[in-house]
Amino acid sequence: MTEPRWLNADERRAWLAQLSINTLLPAALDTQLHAAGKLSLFDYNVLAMLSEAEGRYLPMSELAARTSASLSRLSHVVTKLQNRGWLERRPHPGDARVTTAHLTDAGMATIAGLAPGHVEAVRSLFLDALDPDDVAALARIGEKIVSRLDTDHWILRDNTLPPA
Amino acid sequence: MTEPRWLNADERRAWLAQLSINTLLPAALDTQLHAAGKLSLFDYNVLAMLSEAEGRYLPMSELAARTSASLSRLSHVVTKLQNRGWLERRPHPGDARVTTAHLTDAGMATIAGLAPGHVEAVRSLFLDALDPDDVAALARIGEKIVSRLDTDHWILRDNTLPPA
DNA sequence: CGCGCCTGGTTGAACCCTCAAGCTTCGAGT
DNA sequence: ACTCGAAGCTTGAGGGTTCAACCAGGCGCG
Repeated sequence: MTEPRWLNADERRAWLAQLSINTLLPAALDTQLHAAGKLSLFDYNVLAMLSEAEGRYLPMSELAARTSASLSRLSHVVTKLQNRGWLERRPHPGDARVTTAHLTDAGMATIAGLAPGHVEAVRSLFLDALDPDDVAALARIGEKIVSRLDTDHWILRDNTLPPA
Repeated sequence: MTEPRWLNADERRAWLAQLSINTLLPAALDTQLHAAGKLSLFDYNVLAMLSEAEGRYLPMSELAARTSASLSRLSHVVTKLQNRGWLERRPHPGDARVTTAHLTDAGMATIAGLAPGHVEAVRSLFLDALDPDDVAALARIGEKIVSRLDTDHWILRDNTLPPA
């Protein structure tokens, strides 16, 4: 049983900052979104991912991957958003196990209305703290961390076609 | 009403990575801590902050600040941890409005037992993804973001004495 | 001193997430 | 065709978080 390696000064600073950001940033964005439209940051992201998808629909599993959520969590949330008329569930024609979530026109209108305020909040709470070099460094470092947390995370997918 | 400035490529990468880290990292650490001792990352941090405090106690408000939590959230959690015998509430002698949370010996033993595994998890999920320059950059950038989210955040306090 | 406001903290209800269990369908193997 | 295991998804219960309301003690000020 070896002695654990405790954190050095930089490691501790980086870790404590990450912990604080993790608590404060979603809380602030949740507050803004809740005031603007009674939805959470996670709800918003579900709608946003669908709005950017081809045909404005995605299988539940793919939507779960793109929001870093469990299928269970997503299922509950989709039910809620469905009750508000912002999306629908449909069976997938090719595979009867698959359910797809479709953004409705009302859902599209909702997110289109919310987006400017949300982007403004992301800027003012997060990006405006940084100069362009910081943003580039953070993108690079952030993706390293993501790849350690989930090797196959969707944001790491390259969009080139696989070799023939 | 001006057109919102949408995110450029680096901004989008940085933001999406931050979002994913925000979801995946606490989830992974919660899993490890829950397996090791049926507590959450937040519970752990409450105990950790107390264990590092002088006298192993802090006023509720100060503890809330050091865990980036609302007083309400903290109050519920302290009740839970108190029921497990890991800490106690006591009135503050100087100001009857103040409650202090004290780490018990049992609480100290708990966190001492958990710490090596937790630190190891933080390393393997987070720090080990990065080289020392990355860690230093992340510490610097992270503190910039924290200061924008909360100007008076405790991790930004300098420990030098105020001018006479 | 007495009024009002602020600070520190608690509580209960509503809401959200997690976890485990379970259902249906697909696909591989025989 | 049949079986079995895995994939995709849903559900309900239990526990955690948030929000608004509330209480009590301190502080300033006339």
